[in-house]
Amino acid sequence: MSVRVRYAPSPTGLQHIGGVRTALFNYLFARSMNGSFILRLEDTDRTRSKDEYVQNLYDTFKWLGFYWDEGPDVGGPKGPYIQSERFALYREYAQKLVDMDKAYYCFCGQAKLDQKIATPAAANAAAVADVDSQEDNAQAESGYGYNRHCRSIDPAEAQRRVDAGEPYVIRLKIPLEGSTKFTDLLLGDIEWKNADVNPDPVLLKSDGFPTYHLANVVDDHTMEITHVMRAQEWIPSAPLHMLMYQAFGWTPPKLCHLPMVLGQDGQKLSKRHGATAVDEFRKKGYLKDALINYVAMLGCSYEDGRDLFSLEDLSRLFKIEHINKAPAVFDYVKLEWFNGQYIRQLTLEQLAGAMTPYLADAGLVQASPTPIEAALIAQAAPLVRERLKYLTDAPEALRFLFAEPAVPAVEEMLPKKLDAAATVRCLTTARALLVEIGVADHDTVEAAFRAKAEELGCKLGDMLMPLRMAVTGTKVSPPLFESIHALGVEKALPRIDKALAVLQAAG
RNA sequence: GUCCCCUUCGUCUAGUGGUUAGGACACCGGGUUUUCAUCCCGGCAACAGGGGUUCGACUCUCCUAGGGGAUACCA
Repeated sequence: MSVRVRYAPSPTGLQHIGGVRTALFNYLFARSMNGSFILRLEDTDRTRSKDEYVQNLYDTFKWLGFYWDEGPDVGGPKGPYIQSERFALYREYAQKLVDMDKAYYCFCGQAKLDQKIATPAAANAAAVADVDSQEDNAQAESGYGYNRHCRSIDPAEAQRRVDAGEPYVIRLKIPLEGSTKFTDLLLGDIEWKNADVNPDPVLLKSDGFPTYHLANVVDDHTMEITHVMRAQEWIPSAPLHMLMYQAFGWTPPKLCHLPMVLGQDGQKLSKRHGATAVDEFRKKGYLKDALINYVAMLGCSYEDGRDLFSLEDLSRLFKIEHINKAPAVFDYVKLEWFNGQYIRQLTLEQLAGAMTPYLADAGLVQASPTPIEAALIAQAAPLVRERLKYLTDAPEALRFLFAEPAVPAVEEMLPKKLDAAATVRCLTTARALLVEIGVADHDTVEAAFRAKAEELGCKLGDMLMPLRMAVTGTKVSPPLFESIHALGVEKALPRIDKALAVLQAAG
């Protein structure tokens, strides 16, 4: 049987690193096994699910270059792939479980359940404060979870109350005794005492929508999913899902719980660790290949001794056995290195294209660059390819090409140990050389500058730094002659003259 | 609290009984250089602790400690 895996996000927020990691591993597994990768939208939380998040999901994966074989937008034989469009299915299956005495109606309202806070201290306080409700407190004796109050209601009686229109949920009957075992592809055998499983979780909510557990199991089965790869935070609900497969009499898919991705402080990765929404990485000038490469290597290895892998490489080399069990810390510094690597791998044309939106955002060029701007960008690409860590660094590095820099202050132009008068001599000489031989041939200009510097008794850098300040307005710039070449000598000269004027005034 | 999972340099990892424990990022030196980068060379740095098993444990096992996760009508 061919492999079928799915990424089943809930559109309740922007796609983040954790989700992409899960999607990526599923994707790579499917591709490496020549199987199918399926996208399914788990939008059963009707208060938190939003269309904009669905759009963000599509945008994100389009940017990353993932494709799915079956999904809401591309269709497929097991659709629909949006859970809200499968509404009737879940009630039907929940009902089956009730009919088989594997699940039951529960009439404990939300208010009663609100008393079960997640800490025993708070729960006890609530119980003490409200003596009247003690008998009927929906809290389990252990202090956690539902107390199975409605489990003992006679089915016929329950049916009458349902028919009478009383609000209800459907809960799974977790066996009181025994244990549930499953084999995780990564972690091996895991066994849970049924007493430790979430006591009788809700399957069908009072609004008629399924909970994650029901929808997930029903869909994975009906969509013939063969492998479920998800984050380790799901381990505690695995036995519950196994119990459901057992109740239905279905063969469960193979489970593989992926290690978590943590922030620098060792906690689950979240917004306070910095950018976590994928969209944010894009806006901050990361390349998708760098992000994919880096994320793929979090908690997994491919070929020893190699660092750079394309999506295709990863798809070919991925092996479940190479996934680590331990959680991995997300390291922005290492990701930065990957980003630099990928920027340097871009062709000049690709880099020019990639930088353009960022230059436009900075107001340096039109959103659709004019031919002149486009030519300038093309000339700029080789100047910065070795220098960018992020695409967002491009505007600052290239501003002098597109906008007139401020005339530098005197002290910014003075090389170490040189006064204003000496600097004027350097800059004047430099100007003359530029006029005389131009910058078309960088080696020739450089040789000329070198010779002249020696003649003047100063260092090459002493001649170049004032020139750099005058032309680019900054102490740090791409190689000067190339920069002036891209800018055009005729545009550089007035800048030099302004700088000279300032220096002469000071000298 | 309870249950579950995890543990090799600061970080990501290789390693599947016998290795000088390898690589990458970061960091620290040095070189190239026109500033900044890139690039090249070198260095620092780890098997959480304690019992077993074994001729021999980073590798197998147990315990402890530490970390993480879960304990919803959210996924």
